[in-house]
Amino acid sequence: MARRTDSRRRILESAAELFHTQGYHATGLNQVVTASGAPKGSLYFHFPGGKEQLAAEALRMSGGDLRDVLSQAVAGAPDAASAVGAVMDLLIGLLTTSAFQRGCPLAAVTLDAAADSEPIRLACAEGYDSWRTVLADFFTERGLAADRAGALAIVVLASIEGGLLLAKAGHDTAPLRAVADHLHTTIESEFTRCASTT
Amino acid sequence: MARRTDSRRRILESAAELFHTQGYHATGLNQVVTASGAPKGSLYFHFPGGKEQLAAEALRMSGGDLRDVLSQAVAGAPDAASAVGAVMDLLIGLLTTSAFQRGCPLAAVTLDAAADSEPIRLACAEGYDSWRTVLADFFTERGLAADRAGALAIVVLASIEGGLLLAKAGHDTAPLRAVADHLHTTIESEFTRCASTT
DNA sequence: AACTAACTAGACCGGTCGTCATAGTTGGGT
DNA sequence: ACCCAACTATGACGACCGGTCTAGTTAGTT
Repeated sequence: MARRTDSRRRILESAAELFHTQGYHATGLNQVVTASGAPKGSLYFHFPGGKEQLAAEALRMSGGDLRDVLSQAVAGAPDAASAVGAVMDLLIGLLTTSAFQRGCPLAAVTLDAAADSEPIRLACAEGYDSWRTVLADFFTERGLAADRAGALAIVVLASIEGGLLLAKAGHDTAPLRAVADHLHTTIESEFTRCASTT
Repeated sequence: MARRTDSRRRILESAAELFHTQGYHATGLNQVVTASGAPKGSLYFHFPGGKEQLAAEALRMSGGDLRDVLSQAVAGAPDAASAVGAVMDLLIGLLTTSAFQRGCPLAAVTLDAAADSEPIRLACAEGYDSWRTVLADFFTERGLAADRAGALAIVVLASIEGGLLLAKAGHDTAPLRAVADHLHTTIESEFTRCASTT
C-alpha cells in the first residue's frame, strides 16, 4: 500500500540533525518526535528497531548527503589543493553559521555510541569510508599514484575531523584555518613531486 | 580539617574514565557511584554543582594527566619527528589495548556536552590548549620559529584527534598509522627547511 | 461491506538526577 | 574527662523523563 504520510522522512531528518549536533545519548526520542512534528507512535512503526535503527538510518543519510556535497565541491575544482580548500571553506561556514554546533555529522555519535552498538558503529565507519573514497578517487584521477592518494585522503580527512573538534571546543576557527593552510601546502608538494617523477 | 575518606578522589577517577570512554550524556551518575564504590550521597557532598561540576573537574584532571604524559614522552626524544612518533605509538597502544575504547579523553564530552554547558566546554578547551602548548613549546625549543611551531602544533594535534576518531569508528589503527607517517615527514621537512634558513 | 495495510495515542516500567534528614567524626573549650 | 559545635559523610526518597510497546483508529483495496 502506498505511503500515506511523510512522517518517516521528517523523523529521519530531525533525528539526523539532532544526532549531528548532540550525539546519540543526548538526543531523546521525544525530542525527535517534537522536532519533526510527527506523532510519537509512528516512531516504532517506521523504525521497529527503536532508537538504534533510527540512528543507524539517520547516520547513513547524513553520511550520504555529505558524500554528495563533497564530491560535488571537489568535482569542479581546478586542482587538488583548491578542491580541499573549497571543502574547508564550506565546513568553516557550516560551523560558524551554526554557532559551532554543526561539525562532522557522525563524530559525536561515533564517540558516544560506537562502543555500545555495532550497527551504529558500522554506519559511521561506512560514512567516513565513503568520504575517504571520494577524496582518494579524486586524487588518483588527478594523477596521484593509488597508494599515495589513499594515504593522503586519510590524512586530509583526519586533520579536518580533528580541526572541527578543536574548533568546536575553542569556539574558534583558527584550528581549521591552520589545517587548511597545512593541507594546501602538503597537497601542492605531493602533486609537484608526482609530476616531476612522471 | 583533614579529609576522612578518599571518596572524592575515587569518584573523580571513575568519572574521568567513564566520561573518557562514553561521553557526558551516556554516563550516568549511578554508574559513576557504582564504579567508584563511593556512596551516592558523597557525590553531592563533594560536588555540589552536580554532574556538570563533576564533569568539569574530571576533564581538568584528564587533561592535566595527558599533558604530563605528553611532555614527558616528548622531553626525552632525540628529535621532533621521533617525539611525535613516540606519542603516536603511545596512543595507538592505548586504543588497541582498550579494544578501541580509549581515544582522546576529552573528545567524546566535547562533542556531546560542549554545546549544553559552558563550564564543560571551557574545561575541554583548556585541555586541548595545554597539549597544544606543550607541543608548540617543544618545537620552539628545538629551533623552530614561534609562529611556525604554533601552526605545526595545531596541525599535529588536529590530525591525531581525527586519526583517533577514524580509528575508533573503523576498529582499525590504519588511520593513526597514516597520520603518524605523514606527521613524520612533515616535521622532518619543516625542521630541515628551518635549519637551512638559519 | 469486508478486509488489510498504514498509521497513531497514550500507558508503562525502569532509570535519571538531585534533595534531604540523619548519622558519624573531629578537635577545641571548660 | 567531658561535651558541644562544626565539619564530613551517607543512603533512602521523589519528581521526572527515557525508550518501548500494545491496543486502537484511519484510509485505501477488492
